[in-house]
Amino acid sequence: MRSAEFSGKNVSSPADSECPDKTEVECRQCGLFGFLQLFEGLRLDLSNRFLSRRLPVAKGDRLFAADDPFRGIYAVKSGCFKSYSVLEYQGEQISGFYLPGELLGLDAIRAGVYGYHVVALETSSVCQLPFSHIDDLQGELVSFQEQVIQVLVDQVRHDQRQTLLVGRRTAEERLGAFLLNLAERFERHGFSGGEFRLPMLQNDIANYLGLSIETVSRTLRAFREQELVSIQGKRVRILNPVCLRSITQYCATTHAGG
Amino acid sequence: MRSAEFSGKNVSSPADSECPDKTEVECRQCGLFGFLQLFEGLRLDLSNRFLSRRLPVAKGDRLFAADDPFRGIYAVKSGCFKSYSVLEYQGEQISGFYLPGELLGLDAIRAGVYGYHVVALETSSVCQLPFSHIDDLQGELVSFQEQVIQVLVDQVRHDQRQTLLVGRRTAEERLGAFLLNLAERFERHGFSGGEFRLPMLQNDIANYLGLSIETVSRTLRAFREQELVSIQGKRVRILNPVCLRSITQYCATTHAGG
DNA sequence: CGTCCGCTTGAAACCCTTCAAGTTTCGTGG
DNA sequence: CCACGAAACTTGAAGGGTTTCAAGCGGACG
Repeated sequence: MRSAEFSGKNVSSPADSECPDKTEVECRQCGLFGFLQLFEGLRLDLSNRFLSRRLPVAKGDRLFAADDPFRGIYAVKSGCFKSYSVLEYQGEQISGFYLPGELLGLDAIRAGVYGYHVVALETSSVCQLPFSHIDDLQGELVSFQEQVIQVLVDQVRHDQRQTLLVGRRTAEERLGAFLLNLAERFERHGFSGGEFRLPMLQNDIANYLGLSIETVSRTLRAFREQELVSIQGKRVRILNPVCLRSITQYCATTHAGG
Repeated sequence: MRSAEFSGKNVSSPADSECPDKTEVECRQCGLFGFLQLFEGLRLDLSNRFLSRRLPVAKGDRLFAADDPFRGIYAVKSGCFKSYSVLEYQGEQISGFYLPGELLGLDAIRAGVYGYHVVALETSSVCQLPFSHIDDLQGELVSFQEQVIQVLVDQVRHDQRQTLLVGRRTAEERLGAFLLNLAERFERHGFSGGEFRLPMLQNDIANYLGLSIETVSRTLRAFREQELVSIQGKRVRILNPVCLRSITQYCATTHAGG
């Protein structure tokens, strides 16, 4: 991975491969929206003075690294990111994926440094809310902090669900829960949950779920053969969510990125 | 990272062979201490007017249930708790353990209801900070909210580590990381990390880690035979943390209860 | 057009689970 | 204080799911 900041390739052209998906999350369905509303209510024109909109990030570029000084939070506008840590003899261990509309880095707010690496899995864009500029506000704005708390709570709940997800026994349970979780998150931010593009490699999925890539591949094939999902390339369609959910024992309650 | 080599033996009392452990966390090593300090600084005599100290909870008793209305946060004073959800066809799924000094329930602060069940694994006691009484304060006290944020951030970091832990492949990796994690948390709150009492059943450990109880038992025996740990009854001593850590690929960074 | 990378597929080895039974520990009541 | 029973833990053997090793396929990209 090159660690250039926002080297920025093509951002505007949505001609990915075949499907004219909606690729950008709308502002009102983004996790950052609560913050923006807040500032508008205070007649602070932050949206243009402080918020950096739609910064391009090329595939493979790093948004921030572990131990980088905290410089603000990010919202995924389009594309997808993964967060990971580097374990000494084990290489990278992926800890989460971040879809359009989801927030990144808020948990570095008090420590002052980010806790993990984040790179773009595909051509992406983000919006940045630089906290350094509004640190002074922080000290006074109760509602600002309430917003922070809200987001953090959502993240705690999500992370706890993730733990349960990954702790599942069989590959079918893990992968099924993973797909349903993705679907739910896409849907929450205004995209189709029934059909979407898998933004990450099977390699990443395997790493994240603690499985081998071969098992991921075979399990997806099993799902396809049972007509639970249809998969063409990176295009995924959930055909039988009910059955998939019962295999998975998945109960929806997730929030926020991870 | 500073690898804090489990600062050796007993922290205060020299008697160790049986059970006379130090059982209660000291206030200044408790996760609630930040809140208390806060109120003292404001000359609010909350410690006696609002804080309920050392409430006893019998083994098996429930501290709160999922969907109970939020009534405040708890700190474990002594003993141990587990949190769990009930999955439809799978029975209970344990999501975390809480040791003395660790906080419970803060993630219910915005939703207004708790998100999981919590029961005592042994005779325990808790301190309660009833938020209903200080809701009005909340709206004004920036430093109070900063404290809340701090705790939530800690929890996010912890939960993310948990996900990595449980996502590990082999039983050795999971169980090793689990033991090191316990040791680290005991130590953080002023107990011995090198030697402690396992507060939970092997059944609970198995459930939590996604293993069978037989595998837990066998893996512990393997650790014992390799002289990585010594186990007598529920008494655990970490004999070779370095080796255990290398087996486990465990890197310490955890916070908070879970 | 060829190479690289991601994905698929097969077969063998391994680890974990399951089933079953035995042993130890602990709590309760006599 | 001891005895009994239940619960927790241990141990063995068989079966199954996952990993690993190995090879082949196919699309992306220069």
